Parts: sequence; C-alpha cells; structure tokens
Amino acid sequence: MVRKLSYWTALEPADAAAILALPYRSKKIERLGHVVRERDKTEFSCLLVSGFAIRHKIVGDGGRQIVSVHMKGDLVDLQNSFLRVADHSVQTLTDCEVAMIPREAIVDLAFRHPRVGVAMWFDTLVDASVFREWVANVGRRDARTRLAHLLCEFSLRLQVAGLGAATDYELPMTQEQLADCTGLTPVHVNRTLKSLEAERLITRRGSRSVTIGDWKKLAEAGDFDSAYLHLADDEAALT
Amino acid sequence: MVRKLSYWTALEPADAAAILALPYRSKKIERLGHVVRERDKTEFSCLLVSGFAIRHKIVGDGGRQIVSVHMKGDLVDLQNSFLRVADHSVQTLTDCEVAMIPREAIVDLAFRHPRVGVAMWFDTLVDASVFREWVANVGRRDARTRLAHLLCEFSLRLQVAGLGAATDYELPMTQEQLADCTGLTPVHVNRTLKSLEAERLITRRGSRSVTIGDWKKLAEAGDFDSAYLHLADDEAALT
DNA sequence: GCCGTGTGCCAACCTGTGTTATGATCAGAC
DNA sequence: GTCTGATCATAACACAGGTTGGCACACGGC
Repeated sequence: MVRKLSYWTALEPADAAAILALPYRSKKIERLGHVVRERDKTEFSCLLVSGFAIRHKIVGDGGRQIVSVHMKGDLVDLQNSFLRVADHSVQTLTDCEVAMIPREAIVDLAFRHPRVGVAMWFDTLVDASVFREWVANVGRRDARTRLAHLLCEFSLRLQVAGLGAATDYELPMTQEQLADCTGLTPVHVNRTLKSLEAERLITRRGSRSVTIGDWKKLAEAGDFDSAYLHLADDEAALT
Repeated sequence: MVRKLSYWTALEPADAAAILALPYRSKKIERLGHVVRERDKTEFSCLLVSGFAIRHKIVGDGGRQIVSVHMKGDLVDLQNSFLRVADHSVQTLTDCEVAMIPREAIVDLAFRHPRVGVAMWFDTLVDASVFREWVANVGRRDARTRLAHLLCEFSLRLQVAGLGAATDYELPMTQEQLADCTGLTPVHVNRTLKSLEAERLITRRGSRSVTIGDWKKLAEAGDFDSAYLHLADDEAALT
C-alpha cells in the first residue's frame, strides 16, 4: 500500500518493513464525509486506501475552492497533520477506506529511516508542483482550457493509479465539484463540457463516465504537459 | 542565513554547523534575470541572500502566472532541483545575491542530519500551504479581494523577514507583476488599486510604496487569515 | 405508488473583467 | 538636452462567464 512512496526514491527492505510496521487505525468514511475540517487541530495523517477524496478551502463569501483531488494510495494529510492546525478541509467523494497514522509515528519514521523521510519529502514536492499548476490553470486559462486540462490530469493519474484506461474513465465528481476545482460555476461547466463534446474531444456516457476521443487534441486544447506531475519516464510516455 | 530553517523545528548545534558547512557558490543576479527556466535540468538549489524573486509559469496563449514571491532567506529552488526538471521558472525582481548549493549536498545533508531534513520538509509543506491559498485566491475571490489579500500577505511576510513595518512597506513589483500574481490584467489592477485607495484602505506614495490605512479593514476586505502562513504564535499575533 | 433531493440541462439576462488605445510621467542612455 | 522604453493612468467598448430560474430525470425512503 505505502509502496507508492518508493516511486521516486529507491527504498531498502528495512525501510519498507518500517513503513509496514507503522501503527494505524483503519476507518471507513462514507461519501461526502469529512476527514478533517479547516482550523481543526490534527493528530493523524491519513492514507487513502480506497475511494476518492478532495481537499478544499472555503472563502469569505461562502465560495468553495477545491485545491486537489486524491485517489487510492495518496497520503492526503501529511500537510495538515504536520503543520498542526489544518489550513484546509479534506472530504471524501465516495465511500473510502483510510488508514489513520499518528503524526508522531511518521516523524519518528522520518528520523529513523532518512530514506523514507526523503521519499515523503519528495511526495510533498510533487504535491506542491501540482498546486502550482492549478494556480496557473485557474489564474490564466479560460474555461474550456481549464476543463480540458483537468480531464487530462485525471486521465493520466487514474491510469497511473491503475483505475482506468487513458481514454476512458469513470469520473467520481459532479459538475458542481468540477466547478469548484476550476473556479467556475456549475452552469458554465455544463456549457463548456457540452461544447467539448460537440467538438468531439470527449464523449460522455451515463453521467460520470468520460471517454476521450483524441488524447492529443484534448491535451492541446487543455494546454496540458504532464511534466508537472513528475511521473517516471515510462509513465510519462503514456500521454 | 540558513537559520530560517530552524524556524519550525529546533536544531542542534551540530545540525547548524552542517548547514553552514554546505558548499555553495555565491552569485549576483541582476534585476529581471532568470535563475532557472521552465524545462531546464537543474543541479543546484538556490538560497536567496538578498533581494526579491518570483516563480512563474507560462501558459499556452503566452499568459504568465506568478505562483509565488520570495524574499531574503527563502530557499527558492528546492522544488526544481529535486524534481530534476523544472516545472516553472524563477526570476529576480530586483538585483539579488544568491547562494547556489549543489543538489547532492542537500540530499546528503538530509540523510546525515535527519533533523535538518525534516526542517526542510516542513519548509516545503508551508510553501505548499501558500500555493493552496493562492489557488483559492485566484479561483474564488473577486479582484478587489484578491489584491487586498495579496497586500496583507506581503505586509506580514515582509515584517517577519524584517523588511518593513506592518502598515508601511516598499513593494518591489510593478502593477503588471501584481496582475500576474492575481490572474488579472494590469489595467484592472490599476482600477482596483485606485478604488482601494479611494476607500482609504491603502495609500500609495511614489509608485511602489504602500501604506495600509487600517489593517483590520484591509484584512477583512481581503478575506485574509494568516493561518495558512503557519507562522509562530508571536508573529501570527502581529496581524 | 408517492415525494423529496440531488443532479444534469437549458435559456435569458447581467456584470466584472478583458481589450484596445491614448497620454502623462519618469529614468537612463547618449 | 532629447530619445527611448517602462510604468502608471484613464476611457470606451466588448464579451466570457456569472446569476437566476425553471424543467426533467433518477434514486432512495416511506
């Protein structure tokens, strides 16, 4: 499960054993449940074992901005737990299984097994890279480009997580949630998806499943370049 | 200089010594010079010794999005150097002195002195927190709120870095650069600053110096809550 | 069966922000 | 001095995207 950490850094067996020896409490959280709320004091980090979750912030006028989407294998809550007081909320999109790991145990692990510490640090750096891309996406691209970009990101990440084919996947989000990812309104997301479909860049069956007609064209429309995900070479080649 | 790292985690003398023993090459970079360009392969991390710098991304239609602003003491380039290929550019706003530190030396330091490694990790986590706030700022707030928020952030951070008073500081950015931070156009930044001034929330003398009339009101207008900066308690109290 | 609720979809209208364009001011180069 | 290029300022107009409101399903609970 936590072997995703070895993605960017080679780990020794002893390191892997130490990870597996981490104390944790399994927990099931149902759809739309809160894992952490903004301003909470946190004691646990949380590893997503199955399901989908998002992180979001609420702004003054009640608007919501989703800042990232997470899937199986992601360590969603390093951020909040280390910094003690949560600067954002974590919410599930589907029923989820999570493993709650006490903060102390993780800090301890990082000290005793520096390779693991560095691996977790890398994970954080990649997270940050995705945030940067989202700032640019939301700040400087128009609605059509934003959505196309997001769909490309999901396609690649789901594929890497083994949750779907590159050109055909199940999207666990409503249009309202897509709007909160992109800084748009649900109405405009609807319009824009419709026009992407009219252009034959995507097709939708049922209400959540997306299939990408032409990856290259969609990537172009979305100004998408997978570099920011910092995938291993072979997976970057999937594009 | 690098003692900023000890901000979030207590370090022992041996750790501090190890930091100071890091090999580096000093370099002066003039205003608007590039430290790293997107897509470069990087070998060095870069510590800002003096001056101001930004990180930005260029999107498909030529638009630019600034994703963060850095000042004296910030380790600006951990991100790019660890991930090998830069996902964004780093550019100076003023003449700067930087210390270039080879990536190998930093990784090595993190392994040998886990406390320092964890401290750098924390620094990365705080960076990520700021990115999240920026996603929300640019995605879900209107122009007036965005700018007010940004001015509040600068006020606090400059103060913490010892570069200005809370309510009166020198802003090293043009309106065009402010526009690239906020996802607006220079014209609209101008309009909006003017109206903030008309509301007596700020006043400007000369072209770059800002004084904040009423911190509380500006923070309210900017929907600003310093929690995301994860400052130490005494500094958070400055607000 | 019925009803409530969440979601998708659509249309009409409105507004915040972008666009384009023109001057004013200032600092540096020569 | 005066040319040149940045930067700031302002105005008139255009449009992408927000807002409001209404309809139609699908689904689960009763």
